[in-house]
Amino acid sequence: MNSVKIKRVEKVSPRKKAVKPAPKRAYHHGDLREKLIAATEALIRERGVDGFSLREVARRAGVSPAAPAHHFGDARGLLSEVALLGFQEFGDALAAGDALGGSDPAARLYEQGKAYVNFALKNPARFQLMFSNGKCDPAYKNLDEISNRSFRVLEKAIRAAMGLTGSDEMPPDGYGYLMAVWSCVHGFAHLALGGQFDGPAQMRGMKGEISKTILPLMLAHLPEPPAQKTL
Amino acid sequence: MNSVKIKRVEKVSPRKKAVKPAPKRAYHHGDLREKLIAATEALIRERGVDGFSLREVARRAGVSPAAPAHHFGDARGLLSEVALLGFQEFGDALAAGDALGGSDPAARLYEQGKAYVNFALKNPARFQLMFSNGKCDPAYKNLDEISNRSFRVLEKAIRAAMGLTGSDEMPPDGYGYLMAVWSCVHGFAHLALGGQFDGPAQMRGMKGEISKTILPLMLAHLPEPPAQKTL
DNA sequence: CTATTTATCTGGACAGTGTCAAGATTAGGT
DNA sequence: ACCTAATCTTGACACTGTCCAGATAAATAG
Repeated sequence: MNSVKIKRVEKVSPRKKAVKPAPKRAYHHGDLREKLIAATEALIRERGVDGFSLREVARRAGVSPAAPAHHFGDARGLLSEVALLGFQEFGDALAAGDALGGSDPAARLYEQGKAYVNFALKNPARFQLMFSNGKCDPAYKNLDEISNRSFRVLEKAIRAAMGLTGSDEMPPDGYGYLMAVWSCVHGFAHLALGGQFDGPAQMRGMKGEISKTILPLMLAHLPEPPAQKTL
Repeated sequence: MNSVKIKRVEKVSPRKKAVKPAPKRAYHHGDLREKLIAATEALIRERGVDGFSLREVARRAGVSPAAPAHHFGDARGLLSEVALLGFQEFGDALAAGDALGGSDPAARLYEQGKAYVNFALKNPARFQLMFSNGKCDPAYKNLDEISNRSFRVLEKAIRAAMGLTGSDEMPPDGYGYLMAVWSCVHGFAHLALGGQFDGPAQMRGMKGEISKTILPLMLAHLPEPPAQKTL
């Protein structure tokens, strides 16, 4: 049925036919796959994740409604691919932030947090798609692997912050702290995108200032391994 | 195929209709509104928020697809009402947690956080609906007011934690801290519901243990006004 | 260079969706 | 008892995602 051929064929335009760059729009037009992805990203940017429609995407790509099925299995397949690409950029953004932090573990986490929120605020639809339930197929191609890559960037910085070297096991407290930091950053992004911070006027001005208020507040008690065993 | 006509052969209603609790199934059956709400809650619990369908709800209530429109305007109206009721329970749960904390501000926030996450984990679909974008009409009846009620429960505890009395203005730092706490708790709930903590085995065991790890971690530096201006 | 296989894409169909307008039915107030 | 307003049905319309049989083009043989 929908056996989506996941053939790993590298047919990514090494060369192009010298002629005919334009007018023939009949049947195969070569870059449908990319065009569909671009159309999807544009569509959800305009109308939100729920405003997505396979047919509308096909329409924008100038193609029949059944065409996308040959590239991605079904609608969820297309959305999963878009999410995957999102996670790719997302992971890169986190890694770039991490690099900005230099050798100071706290700074690394700080910059990663900034990058996390910035990505979400600048790509609302994509971010919501990436962390949505049900819209993507969790078993899609290497979605799981790519999204885990982002996670590992954070994990690595946490490990550094806790003074762990290469191969020691992460202690439970470490994961607890990881979850705390992740939760806070992610929650901020999610609430901000949901317009939940638009009520009190004093909050509104703070949305762009996460770097100056929330993050330091979170990271204030970071560097030392949280082994205080409070309560 | 399965166009199962839900014919109501129950036309036994004989003569006397004096008693009100006697349910007759023809046309007006009195409690359609409540039945639609209940059906919606059950449906999204079973199939997730995206699995919602107005027609399916109508079907379950034994009523025509156009019937709900007379009670709630459209599909979003029904979902908004369900979200509103969710926020009602939610606010109560937060308030109950707050009360559990007694007179200790830190304990109040701690219990509220526990209540927040517990509500989300026990009512995943409802929680996701409440904090979804686009599924509800933000201008619905008093949705805004009710949801703000929950917010005010948190705000009050934050104020207490910062030693503010009745009518003083909340300082910007206060809102910053409120957002931090809210973000962390909310983010945890959202990530947990998204299955994001199901990767590393050491995390999985922690989902139920937020009360023992994450929350204290967040609240460790709570009581004093966060004016340290770090970094 | 021709023939055949394989990858793409179309067109039409089907079941499902939300919503609207017109009409049937009933409840309630005067 | 009438009349009005609320409630619900019926049928329609424009959508949606997905499947199927075929058309078309490109790739790969032979």
